[in-house]
Amino acid sequence: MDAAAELFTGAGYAATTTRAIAERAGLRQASLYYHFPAKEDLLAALLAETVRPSLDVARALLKVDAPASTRLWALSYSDIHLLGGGPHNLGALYLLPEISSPGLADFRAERFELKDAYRALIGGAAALTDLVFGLVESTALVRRDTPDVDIEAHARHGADAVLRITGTEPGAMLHAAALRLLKDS
Amino acid sequence: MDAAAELFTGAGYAATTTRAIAERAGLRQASLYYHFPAKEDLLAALLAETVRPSLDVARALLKVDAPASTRLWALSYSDIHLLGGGPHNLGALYLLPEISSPGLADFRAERFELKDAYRALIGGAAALTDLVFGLVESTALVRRDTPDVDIEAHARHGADAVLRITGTEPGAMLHAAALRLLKDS
DNA sequence: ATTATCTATAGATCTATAGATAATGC
DNA sequence: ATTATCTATAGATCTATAGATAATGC
Repeated sequence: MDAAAELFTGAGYAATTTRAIAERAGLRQASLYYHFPAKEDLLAALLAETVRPSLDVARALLKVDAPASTRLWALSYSDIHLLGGGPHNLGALYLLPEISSPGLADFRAERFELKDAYRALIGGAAALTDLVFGLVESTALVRRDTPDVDIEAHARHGADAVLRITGTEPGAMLHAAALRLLKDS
Repeated sequence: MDAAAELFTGAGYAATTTRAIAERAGLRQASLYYHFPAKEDLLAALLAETVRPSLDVARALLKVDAPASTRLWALSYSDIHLLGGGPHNLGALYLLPEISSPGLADFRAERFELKDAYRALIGGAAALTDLVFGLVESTALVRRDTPDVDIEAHARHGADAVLRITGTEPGAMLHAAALRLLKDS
């Protein structure tokens, strides 16, 4: 899966051969099929592994008692870290055209649940939700342009930008409260 | 090229066969090679056709005498329209992993010139530029989620969001001035 | 002579399956 | 008996080229 993450995020799904994945994992091409019934199941597994942690944070933040703006900052900050903070620019998986494939409906459902969490914290405005969610997911584009981007700084600036879009100016108190929420859950 | 735009934006580059493009265009597969030396040149032509109009607007706005915030609103609004307003979600081309291919260096250079225009209007802040540029390019993700999105509304909200990110609250006067700039150039 | 198409195909893959093999566990 | 690998390959493409053909223009 690590090999597949590297290749799918770098070259895309269709352009990555099962042979290339197997080689990087130190296996023969056919041996992949002992672990995954088909190539698409590899992508499905990676997508699930990527969206789950985001969804866990979102569900926890929806239950906690704190101002919506603080929770929105926390969710955005956390998501940008999860999408762009690992060794593999996993956010790039969300940009793949194959995301629309029928076999990946489970992932799409989880991603929409995540988007619904944003919508709830934003207050129901669909247009703002699209912009905010787009900004968070565009992390993958930023990292594609700037592989060495400082993700911690980008996550803070990104979460600040999300709040400004929704009409709140984030201050040091809000930052501290949001980071505390994330640490406690 | 229309057939290729439809298929590349919907299914991606690698997953689209030259046969599918030709069929949709009412040709035989081999006849494509009379018009384009290779499959990649089709993508290169589409990318050039997509980024050029954005770049034309950006260059014009850099020369015009108006407040930077007004020009930034105009550029964002115009780009969102150009990326998402046509029949084919052309912005999705920018999300393709093949963008990194050596053969598409010309496109990447033009896209970076566009990004530089944003940076100039934003005042040189690299972190803000990444966020703003990401927000504009995420138009393709919005339209993938919501094919019937009202692009005019999204462009206005998107350009408003860009200004808020950079610390300016856009009002009716700024909107009017920005739209006038676009009409005059 | 040039333009724009076509048929046919070379040559190179690519995914997935069949069946063998070796190591480990009951 | 189960687990995890391997070799070999079927069957289906896919891109690009070679060379023929018909229509149009000089």
